[in-house]
Amino acid sequence: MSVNRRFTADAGHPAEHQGKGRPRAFDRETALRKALRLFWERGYEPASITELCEVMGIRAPSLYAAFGNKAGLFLEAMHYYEKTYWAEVEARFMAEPDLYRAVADFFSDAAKILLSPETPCGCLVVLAAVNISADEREVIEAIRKCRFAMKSKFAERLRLAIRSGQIAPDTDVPALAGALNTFLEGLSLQARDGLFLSELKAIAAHAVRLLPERR
Amino acid sequence: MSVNRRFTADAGHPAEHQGKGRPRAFDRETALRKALRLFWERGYEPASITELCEVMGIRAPSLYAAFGNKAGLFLEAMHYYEKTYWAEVEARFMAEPDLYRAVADFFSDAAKILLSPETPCGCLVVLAAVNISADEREVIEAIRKCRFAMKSKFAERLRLAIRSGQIAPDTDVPALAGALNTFLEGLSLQARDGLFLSELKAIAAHAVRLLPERR
DNA sequence: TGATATATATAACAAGCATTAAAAAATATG
DNA sequence: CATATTTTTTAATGCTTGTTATATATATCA
Repeated sequence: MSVNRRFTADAGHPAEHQGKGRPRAFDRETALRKALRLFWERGYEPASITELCEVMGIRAPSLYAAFGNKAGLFLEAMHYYEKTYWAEVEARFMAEPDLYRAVADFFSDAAKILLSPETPCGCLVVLAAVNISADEREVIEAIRKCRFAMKSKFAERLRLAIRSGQIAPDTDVPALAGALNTFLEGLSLQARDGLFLSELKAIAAHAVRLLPERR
Repeated sequence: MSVNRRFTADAGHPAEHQGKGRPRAFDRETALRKALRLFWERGYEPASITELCEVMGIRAPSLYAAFGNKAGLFLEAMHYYEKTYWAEVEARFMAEPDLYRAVADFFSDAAKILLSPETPCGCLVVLAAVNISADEREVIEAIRKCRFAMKSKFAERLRLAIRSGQIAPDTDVPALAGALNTFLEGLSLQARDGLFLSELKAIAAHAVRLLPERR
């Protein structure tokens, strides 16, 4: 199943179409946001095309014409998710000069995102494809890359801290980045399990403890 | 959907049946182990009755007669899983007098279980019902209780350590237990993501860092 | 206006899902 | 041997899944 991208790359322009045929009757980005929310709540496979169509307010052929297929819709929703909910927080994490403050702030922000009252609980990238069928290769691989990218960001930030002398040069960067990533992904499961924000924040505050002692 | 338990409580006796009718043609525990393995690999919902029947070597009516329904089969498989793979490790965790050694040993053992070459990756209890449909109440609740029990064990062990003076009495036990649990559940996701055992162990070794400094 | 191009709605597709009704087979007890 | 009881097999149930063929509606371009 490969993603069909015959739609013109509108890239968020106000007048996104202006071709020859009948104009699209729905707003593509609004529909995408609705789809994102359902994928976020249910996960990739349990979110059925039928229910996606309902929340998007369109019929199946419109969905397929605009997004290719279910996998294509999900992947676009996932990129929209990343950009909308994590891009800024990650940027701040990389920019904050003090490693300990960067980690503390990042996990505090993460707890807020994972339990925002306006959105579903937990992280789409961590949770949406946990028990996905093995033949959804495209979706599996894309999500895995996304998770791997987060771990790489942790590693990059740690190497930065080594260069600035905040942690020892012989720090096991892959293992420590892996530990931070493990803790972050674990937080998504906790968020799904119905914890209060106060509880999740108290837990998230332990992330800095994973770092070596300040020197 | 409630679990039908009309089978006699055999409790592992060698001659488990000896009633009046036609004797069962398959070994119940062997079939249960096969079912467990499939639930473990695929998760609760993606493991279909059809495939369960295939790996168990029986037909659907036999499955329903012996285990009630899919939920009943899963719950029994889950209890078998806990008893078989985690009971001992948890017992050692509670028995080891030194908290730091207890946590280090537990997470080292956990890494081994989560990436054992003989079994599927990750923990059944953590992963099997992540994106489960909301109307599977019985399964959802049973699994949640199981996860909650692990967090309670962490809390209990921490209170023990307070009583023996190994950590400060004003330690935030719920938050620290939550953090350990978060890290443990995160390890299951890492195990599923294809890490090597050496990598997972290096990550798991960071769990002790979550504890307050030794006094 | 007529040709072309795109989007829409309706309805269908085959395949898979959990579960069970009915009949046949195998055992124990009277 | 006859009857009661349980398991097994076969086959079907009604429902949901992702996807698409067909026909119709609505726009632009010549």
